[in-house]
Amino acid sequence: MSRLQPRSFSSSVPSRANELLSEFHHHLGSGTLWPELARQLFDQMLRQPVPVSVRALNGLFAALARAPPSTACTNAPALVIDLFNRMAQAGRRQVTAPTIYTYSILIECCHRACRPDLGLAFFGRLLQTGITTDVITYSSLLKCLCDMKRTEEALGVLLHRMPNDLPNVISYSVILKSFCDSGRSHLALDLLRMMAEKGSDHSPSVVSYSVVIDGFFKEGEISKACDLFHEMMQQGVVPDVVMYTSIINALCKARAMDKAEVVLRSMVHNGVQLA
DNA sequence: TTAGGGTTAG
Repeated sequence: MSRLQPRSFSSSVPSRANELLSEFHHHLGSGTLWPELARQLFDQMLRQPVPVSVRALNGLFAALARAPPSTACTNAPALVIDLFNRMAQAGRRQVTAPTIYTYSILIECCHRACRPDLGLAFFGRLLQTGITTDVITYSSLLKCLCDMKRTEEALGVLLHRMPNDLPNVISYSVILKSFCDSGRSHLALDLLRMMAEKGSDHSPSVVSYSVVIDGFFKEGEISKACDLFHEMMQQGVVPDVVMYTSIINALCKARAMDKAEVVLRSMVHNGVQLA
């Protein structure tokens, strides 16, 4: 027998924890992952002497975070929160240690499961661990604050609490959307102006403009929306298919068919970037 | 491996 054989044999045999992980994914994919089954498989996974890699664990959580509601599992993001708590309660037993990715997925799940309060609590716990935060985790935190109608506070976090240079155009768009969703598109416009002044990484993107333009339309501020659209193009930001769809739809609803036709023709004439 | 915008039919 080759001396290499035992080694290659052992590395080719999946650990019991990995087998359970595969089973988990299988049930998720075939729509048979009832929460009780998920908890059983996960608890069994935690009891294995060889834990799964943190990357595999994050992959599992990320898949659950994205899972649409099904008969078996109506709220997969809530299940992620549950499973994370079980892992945390496993105490000193050797289990997979969470990383910034784990926390990022977890806090996003709090937002999706309509438990923004838990998102804030988990973020506090993340800070205590000493793990370095990143801009993506902050985006989910900002969403949780906005869910709780604390948009101004979220803006304060973005402007004053986030480490220097961490905020980017996506962080801002979370706040822009929240102002618009609460009927305060004028505040979103102020913020958009601030972004433009800051420049570089913070310069408004087609998404930033799209959020505020759509906000104005939804508030019935047709001319403000159109003005901003023209201003955007003067700035050299190119509209994409999402923005055209939003504008044409809004103009039609506002019975401004002539304007809608102008926008449609310019879209056809100039070509359109797919989002 | 973790994040932002729109619409659609029947």
